[in-house]
Amino acid sequence: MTDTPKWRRRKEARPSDICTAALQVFAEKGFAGARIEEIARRAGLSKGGVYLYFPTKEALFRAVVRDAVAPNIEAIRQSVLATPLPFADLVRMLLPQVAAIITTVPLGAVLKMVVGESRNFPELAKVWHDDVVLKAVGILSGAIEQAQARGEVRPGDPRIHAFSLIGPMLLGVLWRETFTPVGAAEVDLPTIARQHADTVLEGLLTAENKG
Amino acid sequence: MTDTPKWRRRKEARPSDICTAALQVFAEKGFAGARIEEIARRAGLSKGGVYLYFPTKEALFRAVVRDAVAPNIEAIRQSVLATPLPFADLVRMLLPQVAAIITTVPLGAVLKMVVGESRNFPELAKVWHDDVVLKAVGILSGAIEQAQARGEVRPGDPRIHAFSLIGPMLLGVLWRETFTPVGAAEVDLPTIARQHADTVLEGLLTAENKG
Amino acid sequence: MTDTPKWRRRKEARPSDICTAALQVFAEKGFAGARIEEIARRAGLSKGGVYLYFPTKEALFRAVVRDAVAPNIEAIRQSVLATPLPFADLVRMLLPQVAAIITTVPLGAVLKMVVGESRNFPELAKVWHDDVVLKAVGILSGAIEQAQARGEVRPGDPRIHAFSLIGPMLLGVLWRETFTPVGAAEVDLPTIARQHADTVLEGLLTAENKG
Amino acid sequence: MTDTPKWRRRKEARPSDICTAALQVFAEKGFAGARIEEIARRAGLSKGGVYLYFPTKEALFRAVVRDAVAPNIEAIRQSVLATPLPFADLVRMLLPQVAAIITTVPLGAVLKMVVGESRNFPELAKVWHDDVVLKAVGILSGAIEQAQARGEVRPGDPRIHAFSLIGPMLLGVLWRETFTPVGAAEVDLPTIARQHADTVLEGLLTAENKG
DNA sequence: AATGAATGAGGATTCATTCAT
DNA sequence: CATGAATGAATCCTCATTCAT
Repeated sequence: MTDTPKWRRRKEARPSDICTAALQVFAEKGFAGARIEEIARRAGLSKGGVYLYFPTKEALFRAVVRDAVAPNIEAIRQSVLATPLPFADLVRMLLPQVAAIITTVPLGAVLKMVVGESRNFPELAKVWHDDVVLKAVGILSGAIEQAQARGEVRPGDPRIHAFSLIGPMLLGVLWRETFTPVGAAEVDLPTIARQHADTVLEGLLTAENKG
Repeated sequence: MTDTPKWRRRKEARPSDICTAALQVFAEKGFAGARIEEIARRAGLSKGGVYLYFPTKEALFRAVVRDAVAPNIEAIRQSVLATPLPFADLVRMLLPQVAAIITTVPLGAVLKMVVGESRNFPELAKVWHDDVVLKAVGILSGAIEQAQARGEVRPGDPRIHAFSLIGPMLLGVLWRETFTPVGAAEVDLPTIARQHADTVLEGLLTAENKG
Repeated sequence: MTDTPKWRRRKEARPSDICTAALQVFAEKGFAGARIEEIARRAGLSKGGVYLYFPTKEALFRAVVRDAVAPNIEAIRQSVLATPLPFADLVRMLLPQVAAIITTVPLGAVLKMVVGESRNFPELAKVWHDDVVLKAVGILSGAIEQAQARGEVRPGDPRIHAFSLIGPMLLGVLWRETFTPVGAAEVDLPTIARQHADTVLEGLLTAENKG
Repeated sequence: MTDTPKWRRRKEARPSDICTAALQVFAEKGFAGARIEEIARRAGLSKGGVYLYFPTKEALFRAVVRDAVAPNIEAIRQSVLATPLPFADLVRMLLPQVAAIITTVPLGAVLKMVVGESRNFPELAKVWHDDVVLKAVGILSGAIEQAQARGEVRPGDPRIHAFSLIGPMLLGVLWRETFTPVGAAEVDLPTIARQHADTVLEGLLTAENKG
């Protein structure tokens, strides 16, 4: 068996260890508030050690945010493969999946960072916009457009429809990141996903109350 | 003529001038990234002058965020006075009003600050949660509950229904704050408000596609 | 009657009011630690007002210290007029008088200032040395020398004899300024003066124990 | 050879190097007037380096003063071991020893600091009072009391007798610290010690002039 | 003569980054 | 590779001093 010794595996995992630690600290403190030393401590090496893998704090920040991009693009792409489904089924599958991803991956934290530091790091906002948001919205509104063409979905700007679908999920994430730690009620993302899918598909009004 | 000397008129307006400038800079740079000197310059006085009105940078930050709270609570309360309307009418009135408020007041900027610095200033997150968010959500879900009791609105957790109503507006705001400056398509909040109101009330699906 | 209105008397008394306040604050905080604003407050005028009478903080400090010199030289000169007395009587009169002066005038405070800031304000140390200390020591050792010539006082360096006379009084003052405020036992300067006069004149040893 | 790297040897000596430099600067400039940068320069490192060993300027000041306490308590205790001697011998041994200690250790400088900053750092005055002054005075007046019981020493408050013994030494120290640098005559502490011991033991008056 | 708002140089402190070991 | 002592630029904050009123 090619059995890699622990310390070697460690060495190879270092950049990723550092990124993981950095994500935590950046998410907690913001870019400027994060201390390299704390990142180093959480990653299990010395302050100087971080600089063996990342030339500057900014570079580390960029790496953290960019690294969070790639896997999520993939996740989205996966979901898109299911597109041939009826639109309702797609939504009822997609929203819980988004909830699951967000619950697993610290996507909320990254989102907070991108939003919070967008003025200081516009390129990161751009990367996220171009690689994540635009793609996600594009896929969604594409699916919506097709569904509209098939007569499944009511008319209206597909992009805004996409907002209607995604917005509440986003609100749930930010709520969890921001308000739950200071005593707000817990929010259960999967529950939100399910109920919101129903709501947005069928409408809030009861049949007898519709125009 | 009751002629007030120039510098005296200045003095009274100073705290508010400084808050306005500080809001801009904090929103652009985050708390730690903001330089007191830049706030001072934009407010039209010297570095030291800021300290005549606010004892520390933190105190200034708190003042900025808190000051953004009061007027908005009022705005929300106003909207609530219209509650006796049918739920659909309420929503079709409320969402555009939210859009209008957000477009006028730099609420997006404050929101970004509260979210971004929630770990560093939990008390601000708490104030916002207690005084703004909880109140807004409470009012909304209250109205929803009543509408459910009247049979106007479908069953389901009223708080999640509130998320369904508000989430897309929030997404619009953050989009505008974060992605539009880096080249993303403009979003028109009033348009979103209108279309989303329709969507969430009636549902995305066409009549013949509903369960 | 030349009756000066109160506010006019005030005006003329201002410099002295300020010096009195400044002495307190300088004595409490040291030169660098003293705030002009606090001196102004205690003197009953505004910060800017101090600058109508003293061009800089240093000038004020110098004034405070110099002002404390003149009257004390006088006091010493007065005591010297009694020189024709036998030495023992002189000492038994002088030490309690020193105690009285020190207890009345805040000489301890000034002394602390001169000692503490002697490196920062060498000229003040020099003024004090030349005008106060040297004179006082000169007068004392002069008297001692004469008494030695008359065979009243034992041989030995007259200046050191002067130290023997004055040192314990000084220790009493510094003790009162420094240690009493932090819980040390009170010291009673007049009592010290009396007992030390006896001691230094007659010696600590009993007759049968002397060489 | 056990060869310690240069910078490691440095590291261990640093706190003490810094304290030594700080003592000089504090003694010269007072607490507020002392510049961390100058202390650093004299200790041979950079401004920031000081903060690797002391968290604040105040902490450094406290360390400097406290560090001066411990060794002196020891010195005092040593002197006490000689107590069984006749009182006259004890004094004739003690005063020169005090002179020697003061001449060697920068005790005068520390004393100046404690006195000058006693209002700003009352706890340091307290530490000095409790650990140094009280102990020293206690030992001395204890010895005096015993000597009085043996009939060696004349009656009188033993604490004031202690002042009579020590005061002139203190005056000598302050003189040297304060006035010698501005042109005053040098004082020789050992000489003062010797002559004052004689004076205080035997009295200033000649036999035929005593009561 | 007096006020007190305003200034800005100065100094303590922090922390990203470097580099000798 | 890794460490952690050291650096020094950057920033908050203070306060002596000025000056319009």
